[in-house]
Amino acid sequence: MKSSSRLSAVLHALMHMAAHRGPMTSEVLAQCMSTHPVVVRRTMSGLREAGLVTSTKGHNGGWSIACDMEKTTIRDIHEALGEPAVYAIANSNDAPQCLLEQAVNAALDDAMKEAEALLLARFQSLTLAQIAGDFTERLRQRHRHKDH
Amino acid sequence: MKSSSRLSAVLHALMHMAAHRGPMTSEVLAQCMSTHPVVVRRTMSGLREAGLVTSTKGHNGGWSIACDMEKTTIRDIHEALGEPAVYAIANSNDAPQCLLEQAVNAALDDAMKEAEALLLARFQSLTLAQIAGDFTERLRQRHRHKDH
DNA sequence: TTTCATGTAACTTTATCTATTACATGAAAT
DNA sequence: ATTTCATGTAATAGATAAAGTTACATGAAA
Repeated sequence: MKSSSRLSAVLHALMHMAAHRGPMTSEVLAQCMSTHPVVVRRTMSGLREAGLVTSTKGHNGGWSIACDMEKTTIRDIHEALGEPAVYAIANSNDAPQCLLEQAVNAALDDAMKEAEALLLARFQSLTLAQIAGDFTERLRQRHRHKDH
Repeated sequence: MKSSSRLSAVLHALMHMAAHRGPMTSEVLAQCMSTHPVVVRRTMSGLREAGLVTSTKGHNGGWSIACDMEKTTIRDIHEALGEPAVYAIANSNDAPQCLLEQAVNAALDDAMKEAEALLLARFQSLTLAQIAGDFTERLRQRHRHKDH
């Protein structure tokens, strides 16, 4: 399976944008995320449509955060990305005739839906501000280390 | 994302094997699962190594269940398949230097590990016998429909 | 000894995510 | 005005992983 890292990448970009005064260009963000500027634009376009970020052209242009870090959750970001599939596991057939396969699918779906609901609930309870707070905590830890 | 359907396919095969007296060939199983016999062998080899099924060559050869349906869980099957990745979502970088990215990864990992633990716990609480039981229930339902 | 069926390596196909190129649009600086 | 900077987006290429296929070896039963 090939897994997507868009959610992780976008969150990383948002953290940099939050820690930076003024817009950041796709090129700079792409360097942070070791990817291509066009990939940044493509990925961020979903967030722009959702009103979570803004982009401006020309000199001093680039990307800026346009949402409340305290209120915006990981789930909001996930939705803005188009709610990509969470699981790498899927049924081999979505509407099987075979009753045996139906029973298998029902059992798997049950378990997976429950786990997905938990994951989305956790995403919903986690704000950008909390992640930023964890960052400052890590910064403190690092400085404490250096001092001794 | 391209999701793997091996778990679903293998469970479907096991249900057919349980409902069938005597070994089933890879070719017949492949037809049930609309796939290729070699894919069946490849996929089932993990289960054979785990002792969950046996395979015999030659005339009247094929695959047979070798485990207790009451005691074998979906999680056992998942493990026998090599515990393939559950998520289609991953961090873009597993050991980032950037503290911002570390904070993002930690937040995502937390939520995802918890959801994965729940999923695996559900898998562990679900036996092959339960799925087979659900099948007979569905069969009953279908017959009831026909009778009215 | 022939036939059937698995075991497995090697290769091909297919699907999907990511990267890149190319060009259009528009805003600021000169 | 025109140049420069930066995004917007379509189109194409590359990379990767799962599934499909081919080919041939192994071994058991008829």
